[in-house]
Amino acid sequence: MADMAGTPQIHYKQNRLKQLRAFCHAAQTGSISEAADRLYLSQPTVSLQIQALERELETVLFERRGPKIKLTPEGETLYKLSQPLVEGMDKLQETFAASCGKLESGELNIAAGESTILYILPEPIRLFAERYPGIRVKLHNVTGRDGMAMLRADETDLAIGSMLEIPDDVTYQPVVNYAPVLITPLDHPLAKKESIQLHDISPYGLILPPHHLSTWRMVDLVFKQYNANYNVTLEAGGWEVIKKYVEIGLGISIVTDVCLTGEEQIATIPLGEYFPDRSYGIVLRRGKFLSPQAKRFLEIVKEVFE
DNA sequence: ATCCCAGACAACACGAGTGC
DNA sequence: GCACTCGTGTTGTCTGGGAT
Repeated sequence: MADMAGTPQIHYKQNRLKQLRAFCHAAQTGSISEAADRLYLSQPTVSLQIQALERELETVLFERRGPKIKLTPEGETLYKLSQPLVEGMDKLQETFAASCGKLESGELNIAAGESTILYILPEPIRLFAERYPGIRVKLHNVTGRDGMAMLRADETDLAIGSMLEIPDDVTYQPVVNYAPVLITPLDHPLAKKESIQLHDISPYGLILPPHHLSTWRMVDLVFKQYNANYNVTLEAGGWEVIKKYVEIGLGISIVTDVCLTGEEQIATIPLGEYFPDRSYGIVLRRGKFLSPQAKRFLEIVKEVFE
């Protein structure tokens, strides 16, 4: 058969997809053994697949140092190129069904923090479940850091939440903004004041979410910026808990109005002058192959908050 | 010209053993 | 504990020859 001029011959027998799949899983897990477990293959098989890939591409994809492997810069490049291809192939059946207008099965994984799950997601999830009843939705209740780890390891289709700093390997699309609010018990001295300065808050004990979460960082940053002191007397997980404790007079707190229903027995004082609005949005890994389910869900999220 | 079948061969998978 | 090498069995693909 006449060879196409200048076109390198492609040997159909080479199973490039298997090699790339093994490579991508090894890159994600940082271990050939773990990649083999995920793929239901033996460790030598995955090792050989990667070696074959390295041989054919005439490069080294992993630094093998003792028990751990790490992507080389060339490996990073190949991972960025191949990951969407592998995922696209592995989800071909679902994508094909979706393209034919059928979106009856499959799974949608969403990572989000508790506040997002409680206040942002209920309506989008309700609509999604109504329109696509056959798709199983898995909500992963995680902190921001764990959500990022899940995104990077491809354990979730997308994450939704509030981001202060955006790493290079993800994209963040804000979809909704909420205003910062000081909440106090109804009979609190601050509840009666016309206007509040940051210094007015200093004498009172604050109830804040745990130290490692972004709210605390934000509060710390703003108080430092205005040279004001603050005093945290209680650390509590979750806005519902915080509201309850403010209600019974254990302290005051700074929240965003996303968590306020109007039913609470507390006073609310806007703090927009000092604290920025808090945006909630969609977090995706760059280059991620978006499943049809994820695409539909994002459409619904945008529809709800438009 | 097309289809079917059998033999040859390449690629792949695995377990066992070895080395770091 | 993890990755690599080696030996071996299995699977998939190609090819050539015979039948239709």
